[in-house]
Amino acid sequence: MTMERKKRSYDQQCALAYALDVVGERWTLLIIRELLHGPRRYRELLDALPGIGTNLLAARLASLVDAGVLAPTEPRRRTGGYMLTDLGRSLHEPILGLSRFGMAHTTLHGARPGATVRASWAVLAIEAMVDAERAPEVDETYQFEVDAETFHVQVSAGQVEVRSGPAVDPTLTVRADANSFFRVGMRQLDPIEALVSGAVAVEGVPAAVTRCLRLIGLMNDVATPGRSAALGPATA
Amino acid sequence: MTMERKKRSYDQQCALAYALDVVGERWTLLIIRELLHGPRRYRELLDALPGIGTNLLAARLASLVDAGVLAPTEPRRRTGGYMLTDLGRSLHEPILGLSRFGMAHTTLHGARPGATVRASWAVLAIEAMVDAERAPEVDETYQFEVDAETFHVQVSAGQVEVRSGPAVDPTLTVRADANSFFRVGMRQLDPIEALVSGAVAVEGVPAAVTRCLRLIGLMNDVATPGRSAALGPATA
DNA sequence: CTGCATCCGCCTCGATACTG
DNA sequence: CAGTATCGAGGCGGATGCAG
Repeated sequence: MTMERKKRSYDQQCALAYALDVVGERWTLLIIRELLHGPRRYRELLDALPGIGTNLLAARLASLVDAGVLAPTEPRRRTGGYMLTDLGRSLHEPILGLSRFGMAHTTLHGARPGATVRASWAVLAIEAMVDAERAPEVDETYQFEVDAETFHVQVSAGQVEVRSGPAVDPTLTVRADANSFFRVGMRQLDPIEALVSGAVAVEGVPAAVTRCLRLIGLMNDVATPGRSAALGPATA
Repeated sequence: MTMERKKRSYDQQCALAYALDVVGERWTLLIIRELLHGPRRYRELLDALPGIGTNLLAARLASLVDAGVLAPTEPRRRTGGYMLTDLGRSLHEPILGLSRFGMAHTTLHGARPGATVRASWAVLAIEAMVDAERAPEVDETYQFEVDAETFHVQVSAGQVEVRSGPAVDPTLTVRADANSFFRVGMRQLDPIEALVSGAVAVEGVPAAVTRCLRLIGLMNDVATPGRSAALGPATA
């Protein structure tokens, strides 16, 4: 028999309150983040969320399955795990929006020094940074290799798509360790400096670098000779 | 002297985790929701958030001011309260996205029966429902009067804006009590039925009703004569 | 009266141990 | 591997106190 579990609720007839009743508790949105780019097993989720505790993960998963946000993949498979439902995938955009806020906040204030870094976060970061409005006219693909993680951004007819895995024929390949990658994203490491110091390596069509930087918002404008917005003294 | 307060953190170099470190705790996003449409006093926030507890509200406000999400308005004014900063306003879109998720979830599952209803939530609901892609060709304004709250949606050259307060010359005026309004929004009360029963009253240009319903996603398509998408048996 | 701080009971959370 | 059981610590909710 299903135990009668009382859930804490805001008890407001408000769409946001209803959403937070489902995904507002601690760890919940991070679990969904892990599932955004494919199904994951219980153990993988535990490893990706240091500090969550096994009971809490189990409780969250059960609650989210119950809410229709995610579902077990093939109950009888031993390879089974959890995947997002259509409803769960509708959280993709709000998560990207929150990520943009997180980046903006971290740009203003500092980043936590001892925080654990995972290359798989980089996909989300790029998704959040990409502004389709600034997509270049030309169709091209930028591949990123952050630690062992590989993904790419494909621009095609003004449409921008971010996918995990390698690209077929990337215009550009960007290699970086996860730490440097995030420091560039948080505007705490200038992309040009990162290139010079070797923390970030780029390979491919040189002219595409500017277009890529513009697409992900790291270059404010088409660089006018003599004054680049990306160049400047380190912010105190 | 400011007491040394330890904040619980996810400790991940991830934009989403950083965001949730700031706005992920209980009540925080609801506080920001209250401030989305103008500054509010401490007492107003307390009244708008039943169950929060005075100490927690004070702690959240201090934490958010510290994070640069909101700021006190005119410290020396007795009318002073709290308002969003630019950084705080950047949470508008993610909040709308979460609201859309909340509406979708509540559409599938039930709504909480005894939940408190406030007309001011209606503005957010309309904002979340509006899809600028479906804006009509004509420029017109739809005014909503939900309980004592009045706001309007203005369509101008394909741009859609939701503002509080009355419109100058609304094409349409929709009147409803808050409960019926939300039941329609959550797809638990058919808009046509609501009109017939009198729970929702409409006044103005009749042809604008269809365009308004399409704009806020309550009518799937341009109604073809003889078969309206909004008409149908109650979903079991 | 508003804007908080303090105290207390309870529930959630985090960590470990344990089971199929 | 995939959870369940247990327990201490801390965040939360409610009542009350207090200063401006």
